[in-house]
Amino acid sequence: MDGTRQRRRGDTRQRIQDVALELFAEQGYEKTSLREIAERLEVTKAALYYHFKTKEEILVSIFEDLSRPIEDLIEWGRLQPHTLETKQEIVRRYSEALAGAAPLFRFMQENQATVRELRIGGMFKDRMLVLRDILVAPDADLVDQVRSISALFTLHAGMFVLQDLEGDPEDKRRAVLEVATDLITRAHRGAGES
Amino acid sequence: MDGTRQRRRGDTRQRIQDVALELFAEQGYEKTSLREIAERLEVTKAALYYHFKTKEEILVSIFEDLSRPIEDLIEWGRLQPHTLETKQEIVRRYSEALAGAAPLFRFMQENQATVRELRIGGMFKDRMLVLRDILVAPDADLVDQVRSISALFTLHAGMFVLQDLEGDPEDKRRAVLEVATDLITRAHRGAGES
Amino acid sequence: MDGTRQRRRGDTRQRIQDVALELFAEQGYEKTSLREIAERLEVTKAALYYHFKTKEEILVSIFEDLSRPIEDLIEWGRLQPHTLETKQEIVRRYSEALAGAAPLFRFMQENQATVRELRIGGMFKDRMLVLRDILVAPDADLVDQVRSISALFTLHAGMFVLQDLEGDPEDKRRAVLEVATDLITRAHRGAGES
Amino acid sequence: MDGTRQRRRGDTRQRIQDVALELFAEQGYEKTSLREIAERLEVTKAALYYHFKTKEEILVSIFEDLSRPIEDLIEWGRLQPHTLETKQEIVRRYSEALAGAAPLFRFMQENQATVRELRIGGMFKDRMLVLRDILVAPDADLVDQVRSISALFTLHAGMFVLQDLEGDPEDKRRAVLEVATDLITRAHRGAGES
DNA sequence: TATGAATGAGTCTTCATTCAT
DNA sequence: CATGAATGAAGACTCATTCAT
Repeated sequence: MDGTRQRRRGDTRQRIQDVALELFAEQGYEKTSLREIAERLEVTKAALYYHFKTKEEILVSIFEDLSRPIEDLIEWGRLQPHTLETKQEIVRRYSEALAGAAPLFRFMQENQATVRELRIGGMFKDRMLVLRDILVAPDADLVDQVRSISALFTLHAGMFVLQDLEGDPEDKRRAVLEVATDLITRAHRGAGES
Repeated sequence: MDGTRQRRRGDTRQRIQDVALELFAEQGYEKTSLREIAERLEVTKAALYYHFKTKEEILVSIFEDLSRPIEDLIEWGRLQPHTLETKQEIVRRYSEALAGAAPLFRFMQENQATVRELRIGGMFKDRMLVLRDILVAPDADLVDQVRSISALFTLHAGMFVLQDLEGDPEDKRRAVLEVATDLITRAHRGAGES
Repeated sequence: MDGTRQRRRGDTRQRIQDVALELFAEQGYEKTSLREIAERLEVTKAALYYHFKTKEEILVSIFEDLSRPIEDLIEWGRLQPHTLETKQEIVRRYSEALAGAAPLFRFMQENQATVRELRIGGMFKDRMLVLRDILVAPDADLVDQVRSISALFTLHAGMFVLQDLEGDPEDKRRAVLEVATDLITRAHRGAGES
Repeated sequence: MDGTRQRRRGDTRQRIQDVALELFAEQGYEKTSLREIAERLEVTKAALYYHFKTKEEILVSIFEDLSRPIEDLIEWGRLQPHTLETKQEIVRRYSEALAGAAPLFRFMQENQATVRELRIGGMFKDRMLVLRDILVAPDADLVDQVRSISALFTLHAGMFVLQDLEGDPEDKRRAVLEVATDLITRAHRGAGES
């Protein structure tokens, strides 16, 4: 009834994830301490351990919750014929999915060294490999393979580095998407040949 | 004459930089402790402090030493007319420069969150902005701007992510270069319009 | 019932302060390490950090707790008319207050260089200045000003240096008090003139 | 010929003492590192070790050099009859001697805890005891003993604490001297009796 | 008369984690 | 559903000192 503390009963787990992601994305995983997270939430460190077994677990849970749409997308993509239209559709939906969980992917992008050693490192890498295999035929020209991978990077990095640029975020996202789609399309057609 | 300890007199500073870069690139900056670096070199931690004032200073000195060619390239590029040929030349030479200091740039790529808080974060960002301004006219179509930036990412990320792919590294580098050059060329011509 | 470890639950903070003050007074602030304090208490260094944020904070907390009576005295003195009787009363009560927190003031006396750089240095100095302004009119004869200040020193130093002298401590304190009172009285009357 | 570096040949030892005393007095003994001293002199730490065996030795040598006049004074005083005139003379000359080596005695005053553990601690204390025995008869009234000791403190502390007070330093020294002389005189006459 | 290079012991401090209550 | 109190391991860094040159 007073709104702040009482009403939150039960959503502490969620609040931990929110604050943790915010800090992880801002400062990096290693530089964010549990003390800091706890302080922001005005609970004790021990409370975090009631909800999560380890620091890494907090991150894993965030990753699992927030990257579900991407997992679904990849699952879907796997079952489609690998036509150009499918690829374009995947890129389009991938772009949306990234935008929907921007802080998480900013974090993944900026903490690769850390993430690599963590459980989510493996999970993420596996997904990327599946995605790559959908987007590019393994027997394709090397240049076209690079083009496909480049499309993926463009999507990933695009959102964060473009923050510096002025302009409407949604405009920028669409520009990024266009470039990625273009790359995928050229890769599909074998532009490397021309 | 016994080669290990005696001969090394005087090159300790260099050896520190080498080992540090190796470990920083492998495990990340924060996860690499000075103890670890010292142990690998079979010296004490205090010896590191004889040669460098802080942990960060070690990194800064590596960055300064290894990224000199890139600084020179950017300096050169600034003075050229911003023609398509210049841009292509810059991309070509940038690709070479990155390959020449691969571990450093792998480190920069994979530790962005950390690097951002460090002195080299600012230095690096400034350089990238200059490079961007050379490669893309500020009044260009948004899509073409993205294309230019995408070219840069492709070069940066290309080298590391492509390690997974089988094939000759030099072949891969050339493939990456081709894609980047293609992106830059299309950006220059205003492909976004067509 | 076993008295040592169990019964102490909850008074760790106090025990830290006690041991710390003892060691600070004995060996000085810089020469007393947190390791030493922790060892005496049979806890880990980290336990100290649960109760206090820094080494300095331990000292500050001791100072605040133990010098409260003096703060109160000064506060009281400020509101009194600056008559001879007031001054004598202040000196008397000050002497008692010092005796009540002897180890702290011994520490302050013997670690002036250190204390000056610490937070309590400023606090203490401010108090002394207020006290001085109560005890001596700012327009007084220079010699009388010195007399007042000398009274203060006599009280401060008296207790520690006189430890060497044989005799009952309470007798010595009263002797010191008499000399200080004498100085204050002569300063008040303008003995410097005669 | 160029005056700074060349001419200094041979007086490095002296320069070390000067800089060391300055820093010791300013920051305290423990907080002053040999690195700091060396840097100010633009020599290496190792150079300090050419001239002095240890850090403590630097301090000892300073003490011995600068407190010679006081040692002489005490030696002289010992041989005089302990008349009032002698005592007054000693106080007068002691005041001068202190003023002549002010930084050293400021240091002694502000680093008592440190000094106590050092070699000079014992030396200094011994001298003080001799001085005390000259100034006050061991069978004197307790209050008069305090008065004598208070005179000494007044001289010691006077110079440093009075720095805050406005006014000509020489004036202040004379005021301090007057108070000290007064105390000694009253102690001699047995003012405690009256 | 110094220096360059290094060491060993120690400093304060932070961290993720635990567990009885 | 959480806290208070604590730990063990480790972190970056500083210091006085040494010694071959």
